[in-house]
Amino acid sequence: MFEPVRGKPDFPALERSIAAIWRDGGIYRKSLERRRGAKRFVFYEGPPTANGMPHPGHCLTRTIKDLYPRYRTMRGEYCERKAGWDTHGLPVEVEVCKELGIHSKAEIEAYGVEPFIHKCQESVWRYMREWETLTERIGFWIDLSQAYVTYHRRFVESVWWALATLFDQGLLYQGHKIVWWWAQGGTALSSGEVGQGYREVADPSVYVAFPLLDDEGQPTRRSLVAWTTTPWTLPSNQFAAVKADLAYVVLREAGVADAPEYVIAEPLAATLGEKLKMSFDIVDHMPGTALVGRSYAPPFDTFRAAGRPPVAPLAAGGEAPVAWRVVAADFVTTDSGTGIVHVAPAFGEVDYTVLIAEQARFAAGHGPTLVNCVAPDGTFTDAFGMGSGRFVKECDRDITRDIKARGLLVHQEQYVHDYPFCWRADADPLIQYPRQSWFIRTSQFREQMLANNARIDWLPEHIKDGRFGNFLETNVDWALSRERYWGTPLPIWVCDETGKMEALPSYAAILAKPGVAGIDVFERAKAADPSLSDDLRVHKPYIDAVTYDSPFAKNARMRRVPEVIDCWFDSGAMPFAQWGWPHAGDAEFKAQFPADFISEAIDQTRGWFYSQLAISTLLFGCEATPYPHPFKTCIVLGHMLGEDGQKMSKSRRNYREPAEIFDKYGADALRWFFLAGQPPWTSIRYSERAIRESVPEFLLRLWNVYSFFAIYARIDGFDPASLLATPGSLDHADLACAKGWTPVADRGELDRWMLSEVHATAAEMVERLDRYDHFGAAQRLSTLVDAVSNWFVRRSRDRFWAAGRADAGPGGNRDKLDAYWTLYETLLTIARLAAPFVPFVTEAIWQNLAVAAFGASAPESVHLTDYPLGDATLVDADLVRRMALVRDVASLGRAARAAEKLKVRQPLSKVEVILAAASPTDEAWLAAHADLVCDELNVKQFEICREPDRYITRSVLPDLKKLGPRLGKDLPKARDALAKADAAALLAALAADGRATIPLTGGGAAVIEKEDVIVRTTAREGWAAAESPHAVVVVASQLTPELVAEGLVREVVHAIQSQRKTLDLDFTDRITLGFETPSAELRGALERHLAYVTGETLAESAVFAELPGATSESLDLDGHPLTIHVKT
RNA sequence: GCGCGCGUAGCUCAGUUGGUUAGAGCGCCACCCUGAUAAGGUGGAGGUCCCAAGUUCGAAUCUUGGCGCGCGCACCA
Repeated sequence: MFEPVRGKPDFPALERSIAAIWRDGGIYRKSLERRRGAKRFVFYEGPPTANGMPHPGHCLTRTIKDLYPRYRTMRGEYCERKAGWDTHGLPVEVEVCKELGIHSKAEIEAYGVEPFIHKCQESVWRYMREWETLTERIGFWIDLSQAYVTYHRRFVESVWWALATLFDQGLLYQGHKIVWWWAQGGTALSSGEVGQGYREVADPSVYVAFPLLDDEGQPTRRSLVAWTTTPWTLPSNQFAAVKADLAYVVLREAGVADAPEYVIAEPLAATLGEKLKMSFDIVDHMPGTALVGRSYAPPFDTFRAAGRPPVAPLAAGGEAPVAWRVVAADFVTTDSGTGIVHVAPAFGEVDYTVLIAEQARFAAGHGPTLVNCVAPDGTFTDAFGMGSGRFVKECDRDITRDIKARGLLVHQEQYVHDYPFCWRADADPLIQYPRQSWFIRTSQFREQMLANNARIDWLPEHIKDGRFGNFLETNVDWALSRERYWGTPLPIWVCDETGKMEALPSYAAILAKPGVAGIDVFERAKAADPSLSDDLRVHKPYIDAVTYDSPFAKNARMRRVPEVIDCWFDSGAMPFAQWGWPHAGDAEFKAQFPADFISEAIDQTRGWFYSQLAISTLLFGCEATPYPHPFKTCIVLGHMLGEDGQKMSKSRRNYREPAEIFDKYGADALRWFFLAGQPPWTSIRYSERAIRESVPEFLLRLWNVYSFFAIYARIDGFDPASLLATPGSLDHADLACAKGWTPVADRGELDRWMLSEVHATAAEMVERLDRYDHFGAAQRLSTLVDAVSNWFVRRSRDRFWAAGRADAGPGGNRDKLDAYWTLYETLLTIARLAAPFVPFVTEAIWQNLAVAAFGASAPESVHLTDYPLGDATLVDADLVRRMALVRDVASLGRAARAAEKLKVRQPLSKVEVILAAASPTDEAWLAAHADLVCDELNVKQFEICREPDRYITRSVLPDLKKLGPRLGKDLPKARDALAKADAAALLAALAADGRATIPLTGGGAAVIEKEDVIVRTTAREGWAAAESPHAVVVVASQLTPELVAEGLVREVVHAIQSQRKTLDLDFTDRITLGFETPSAELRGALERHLAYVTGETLAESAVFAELPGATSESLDLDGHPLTIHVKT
């Protein structure tokens, strides 16, 4: 028997009890066991970092990541869900630094790398409990116990294998480049990391005069005007660049003969005048080529003494000044600035290319060398005394002031632009800086990556060629190394004699080396502190101590390079590293590669989506493993916004904590909001209001139907277990074995309709979910629940309340039994259809309807059943269409009443229906449902209208879709002709011949066939009528005295029912009634219908007198005063 | 600057290969129902489908150009 169901569900409490059932029953494990050996559905978990608190965005990803594995499992596939944690990198180090109150690398070194690493490892698990709680609370089924962890030795060694493989293929190289440098953190960052840190800031923008030199090396009155937004790079100036084919002019303040002269690109001359609010005379013209080769005085003498510029021999013979010369460069534009670019090769990538090009012009070893007065920590060295020891950006103001004092500052303003800051320490601006760094040659694989990408199924589709494709197009080599501490160490050892290198793929490979030493450093640490994790063996500083004999030189040693790697490489390696492959887990890796499905938010395009694709493409190519890999389908989620539509931010407090939502509305409410509220790739506004409002339309409605069923099934003793010995999986076929089961074909129409809707919905949902369209599937499901609640249950109430036992035997009420079976099957099916979406409430329903009813012989959990595919033989499309027509007619009837202010309580004599498209079968069918329509509309008589022309006019419209292609330009004429034509005559002609000819204005004629037109029916004025595209419904608005009397009586019943409710009576409580009214009409009506009144209100008696001790209410019914006394 | 996405009712959003009267939910107003009931239903008001030009017999839908918002990219010296 079913358990009683409370009418007011407490979803959060319910969910906690369901979670306990899953936990205690090991249901997740059983759901896997059930599919062992089946086709695999491969899912990869993109590892979150557990050292930050989970937020609403994670709830969305976890909901989507849960939905599809649950669904595919119910569809019969085997889907392992291995959790993972991202544990390395700057986020962790920065967090630890904050805790220790330190910031710079020097401070970390002072604190000690060893204890620092220990702190990092502990910090990784800081919010583990919150993550685990969230995961269980939102119903995300994933195996946390087998989670991969990027700092684990097994994982690190997999990454080592990948790096060694790339190194051996020459794809991992060390290069001297200008990199984006986090000075405070002392490391370079990858383009992905840099991209995350751009922010709009106002920087100083200065126009600086570079005086041209005369033959003696003395400054002249004429200066180049260069523009920069980084004054701190001026002390390291080496060149000035112009565009060769650009026109330049020399400006002098108008009318001042001895004023300074400025060289500037002609198109920008006017702009400079405006900025300076001065008028200039143009005193000279020249092309860029004329300037090339001229020497100038740099703004600072950091690297150059005053006087004649130093010269050096050229490769081609002769000699030339080494630096502080004008050079030609293509990157010079007139978009902004002056057309003359200050070149500081140390601090800009293009600047650096100028230096390389210049070096090539000079005899080997004589060209310009890179000058740089900035230390790696971002402070000026002693070479630039003015700023020595201070952070460069802080010196901008002093440098500008100094230039101004020396008369070299032409103009100064604020320049607003985007500038990168460190993504984990957002107060630290990045600078471009020359640095030796390790790179992966990803740019060499651009075409392969694009080919791989082309095969991936991206949702939404535009990601493929849009954002992600573009990112691949502009691919640059992956700046892999980090001069940091907590990360996967770069497994490259260098010969301290020859500088030759080799990469090692595993710890075992190190141990196998001759003369290996330094292993003991970790062993000693472990002996001193046995709690030390063995995983740290492969981390700094222990791994740095490990050295071995060089194979390249006698008596030389191999020592590891100091760098660790970008943590994005770790997560990108997870497809194989999660198993420790190739050192372990060969079978697992082969079975679980590539993934069928992954999903993360859009910010992962440059993150995890890219790192996975790049690593996989480089390592596995396309021969052994055809594209796409390592993932086939990827749902890219939109960004989550706060209540105000702005980015979620802790400080702005514009979002509720997930825990708060769970406690108030429950996880299912949140899941349904995410899944059914909008397509997943739109940015979702996470508002409490929206979540709250999503509850009644689906969850509560479903619950109400379920509760309705349980209440009456208990009252009637409908017990499926007593009628069905072996429940099987409670499919339609299983239920059909029940005693007293009526085959669907023999059931009443409403039942056939309901099951038709159920099975059609199932089929549609499967089709949509197979396309990863959960939003569409959810909408379909919502429509179904609405149909059950607002039509099946509504129209079946009488059946459930009818007399007699729900029994197929003699004396039983078979129709009632059918109603129960229909609703039972419907609810069981909906529970399964909705299970991947709202796993808790569906489980609660299943636990009662299946488990409580059948005990151990039924599937233990809804998640251990098969997903309903829909039985096409039970779908009757015609019935569905016609039922929609009845609902339409009922709805129109109510609209017609409303238009005449005739409330439904007032009975009317007749309703007449005119179908837009005359169909004898539909009319017959409607006529057969006269009772239903009369009941819904409270009318006495239903009729298909015999004289439609009284109520309606018809017009004939062209079917544009059919006639458009055929008539083309003549279409408007045809439309006019049809509008003017006599509709009745035209229709008659079409009915008789199947075609008709209409004249076109301006000559000609068109032949119209029956199928080419649409007939529209419009209600005439003056009738209580309402129309839809399918029908016109007219209600008779005339009232007879008897109808009025009945209406009054129903008003009285309504009033009494309201009083019962006010008195908080149970629906079985009996009452006695007393009426007092001076209206003979009302009294007469009541007397005539007294039996009806007492029956409806469960009254044992009714008198026309005051009832002592009764609750009384006086009211006025359409001008008839009445006092009602109710006594319990 | 370049690229991607989005602009539809007061709010949040649907809108299928271009087609006749552009929809839903919430909110609002009115009404109804009441043996699921601190629920439920019906109806109504509310729209220059961001703007403009073009293609077409016909554009919310396709093209181009603007405007606005969000995001991304980075040789902005």
